[in-house]
Amino acid sequence: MQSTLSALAEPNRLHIVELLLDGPLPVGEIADRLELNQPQVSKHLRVLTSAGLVEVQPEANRRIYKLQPKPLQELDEWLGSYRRMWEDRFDRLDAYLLELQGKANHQNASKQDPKQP
Amino acid sequence: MQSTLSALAEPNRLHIVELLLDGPLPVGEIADRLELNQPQVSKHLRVLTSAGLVEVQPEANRRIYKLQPKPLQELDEWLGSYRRMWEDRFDRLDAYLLELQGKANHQNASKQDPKQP
DNA sequence: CATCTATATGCCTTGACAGGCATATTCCAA
DNA sequence: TTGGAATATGCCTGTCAAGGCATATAGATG
Repeated sequence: MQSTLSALAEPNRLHIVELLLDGPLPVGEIADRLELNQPQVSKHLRVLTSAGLVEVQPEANRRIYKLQPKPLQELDEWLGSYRRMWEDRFDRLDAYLLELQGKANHQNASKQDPKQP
Repeated sequence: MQSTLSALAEPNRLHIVELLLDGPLPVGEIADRLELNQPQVSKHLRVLTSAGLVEVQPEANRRIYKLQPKPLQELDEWLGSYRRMWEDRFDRLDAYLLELQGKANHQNASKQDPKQP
């Protein structure tokens, strides 16, 4: 989860992942399409590998990398577990004020855009 | 998207976001619960703010931060647009070989675990 | 105004990381 | 075996970001 996010935080790595969504590719192809130097691609692929995001498959001379669904699925599930919250809306300021203090001093904090007035 | 990932890549910031999923909180509370120094929390919140992940709402002396659903939704959609792919499976090595070369020299690259032989 | 609280900012240091480049390694072919 | 293609690794450098700390700022209150 954390490692997944760190891995994807790097722009070029995100590009690599997006590229691999279309199917497995060897290192050279990736470097070619993204206009990166081969060594950097190898390094990025190492990070992605230790994050479990890709898997290598030797094919003769080349090493073909393919995406690994698990980490993306987990990220998806993480988001999914809170999906309903933002569909609802979680800017319930009152909730905090009530929960934190219990006092009744939360004087109408609805400066938001109330969808249903 | 990219900024969302970078923002969440930092462990403490991810914690802050997870914390705010339960509702808005003032800076001090966040620092308190996560056992972080207040200045660092303010800095993290600034990053989260410029990533659009949180929004501040001044309440008297304090500044209450609340989550902003949009970036998380976008991340969710990004994953969602590929969700079916990993449900299917995208380790179609043949696809690459055919697509890239068109040549007939892809000699039975199925070293994978063929689910349906 | 004096002061206290809550928060933001600035400065500094340190560590991590990405890119560039040379080189090692692996595999294939002749 | 020699050579060449594909890839990984090691070294170096520069940059950037995070933490620690002191301090500035804003609002409340007496």
